[in-house]
Amino acid sequence: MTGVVTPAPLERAFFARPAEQLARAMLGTRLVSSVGGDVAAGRIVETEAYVGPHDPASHAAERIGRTRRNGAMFGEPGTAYVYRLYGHWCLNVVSDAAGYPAAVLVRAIAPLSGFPLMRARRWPDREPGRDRDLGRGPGNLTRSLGITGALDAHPLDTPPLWLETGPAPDASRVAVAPRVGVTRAADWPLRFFIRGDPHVSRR
DNA sequence: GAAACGATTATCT
DNA sequence: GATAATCGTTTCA
Repeated sequence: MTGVVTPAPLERAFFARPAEQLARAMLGTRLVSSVGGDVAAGRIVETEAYVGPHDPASHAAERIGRTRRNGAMFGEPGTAYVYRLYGHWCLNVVSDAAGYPAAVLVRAIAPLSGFPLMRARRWPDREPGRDRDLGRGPGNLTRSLGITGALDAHPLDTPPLWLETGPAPDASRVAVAPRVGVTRAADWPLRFFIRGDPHVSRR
């Protein structure tokens, strides 16, 4: 039996490394939510790294420093940084070391379980759309999983939101590209995604 | 207090 | 592809 990975919670040491490395390592892992009591989960297929104070695109860039919003980025690796953007929630996983602001933005997941629940959260006021759109984009996946600012600074080895091991993508399938939507450091290649996966966001 | 600013998304053409 | 809607945080007066 090869290729089968029994899901297990990711340990804190997994997150204690530079964001650029963590962003790549998080591809293929499982993001599980039990928000509201029922479980929904997806496989991470797209991430972006915000690597530290020297990263001008980071919310914790040197010129900004620590603020009310970005405080969670200075916390322990393996905790969540959740913030609001254009009316949507975005989920980051804090990386590196406590006190050093760096994080990985989860941009897309491939839904694995809890489909009815995710559809209901994603399209509460209309007929459900395509399942491929449940986890496509940072604002969409948080909506489908019920992730809100209440989970800011939440440790990601504990309900109602945690990460588990999952099958790593073949190295030849991992693509690297500039980050989406950033205006500063627009050419830094810190976006990682599984090439060809239909759940990866566009631009 | 007021205004500008996004690590976005949906809905057009 | 272009544009409107989105809303808390941040910044400035």
